[in-house]
Amino acid sequence: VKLTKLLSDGRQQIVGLQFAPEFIGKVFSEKVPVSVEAATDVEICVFPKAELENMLKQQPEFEHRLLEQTLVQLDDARTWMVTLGRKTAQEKVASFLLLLADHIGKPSPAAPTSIEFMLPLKRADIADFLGLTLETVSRQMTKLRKMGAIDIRKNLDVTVHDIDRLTAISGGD
Amino acid sequence: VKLTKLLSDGRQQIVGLQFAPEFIGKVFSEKVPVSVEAATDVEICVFPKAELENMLKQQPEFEHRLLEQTLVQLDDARTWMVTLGRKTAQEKVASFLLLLADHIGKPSPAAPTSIEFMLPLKRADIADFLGLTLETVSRQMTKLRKMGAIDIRKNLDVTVHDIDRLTAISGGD
DNA sequence: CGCGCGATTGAGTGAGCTCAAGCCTCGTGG
DNA sequence: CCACGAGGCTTGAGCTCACTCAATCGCGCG
Repeated sequence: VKLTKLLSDGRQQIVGLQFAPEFIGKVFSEKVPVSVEAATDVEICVFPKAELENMLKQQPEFEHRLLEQTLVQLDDARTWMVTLGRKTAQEKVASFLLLLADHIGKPSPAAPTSIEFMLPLKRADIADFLGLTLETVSRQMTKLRKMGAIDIRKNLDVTVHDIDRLTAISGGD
Repeated sequence: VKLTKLLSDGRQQIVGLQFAPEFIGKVFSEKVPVSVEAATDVEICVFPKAELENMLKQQPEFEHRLLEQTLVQLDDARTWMVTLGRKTAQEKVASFLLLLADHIGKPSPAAPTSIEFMLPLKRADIADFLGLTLETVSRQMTKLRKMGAIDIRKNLDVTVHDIDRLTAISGGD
């Protein structure tokens, strides 16, 4: 699920990605300051807002869990700020691929050290996530492919051959 | 107070600014993944971690407040991600000045519509906050000055003459 | 087959970076 | 009281990385 914000002139930035089974939405406030859009097919559990907030009040345990998730999201956001503000195009793309490998990557059936996953976003979305243009994303992807760091089939099926190599390219954390 | 993250090769990004009287630190986890540095003279209240976490467990009220502050920080972080990823140098600097005007600005004694404040950060820090170089920050500042949008005295005493004008320059939200 | 969407690739441009010089302000010491 | 030096800021010149504009390709689908 993509969380995006957009400027009045149409420029757009994806400010977060959420993967199952996280909580989406915001308690204790009317407006969510982002647009939420599914990137792939999703299954969603909907809770009535009033009821949910009641449950939170009665069961501190719930609120605690929610706080912890929010703290994780805050860390993620701040980590990504470094990527947006200080990394080169190549490092940004590598960081993005690592993020995906981390969340939805599975070991390749063929080679045990390789990690595979499907890109849930098209080039334009990746660009909005990385603060780049789609052309630059495309160029960096092919560059990584020619360097032998990754493999892409049918534009969306990615294999990372060497996570450490890609981490090095991504400019560390 | 500056919250900064840095890359292994020395590149640096300020991922948040906190103003009095906010809570700094992180509960329920050993490591804070950022460096914290005061930008101006500060007065800090320190709480023993264990005690604080106990209090949180016993008084859901506290945890609730903390959750709300964390949600605000998350919103701020995401808003800033748009600035980092999608705005031009000029817009970034304008956005930064608006942020300060919002948090530490006071109406000017002379002109009621103007807002004044002292820059708590030097150029290099502003650059790290905006994902720019200090030279670019400097150039944009002078450009804004020559456009008549702001006034700077002694390199750190800023007057914003017209908030709406600066907001327009900042590229909206 | 032809259309449309998405991705790739190329050529040229420009915003912001790098490197370097010069300036201002303030604190220090002769 | 002034000279000096250091830290921070500004300004300039040239360059580079990523953007813009545009053509082409590839694939899936009607």
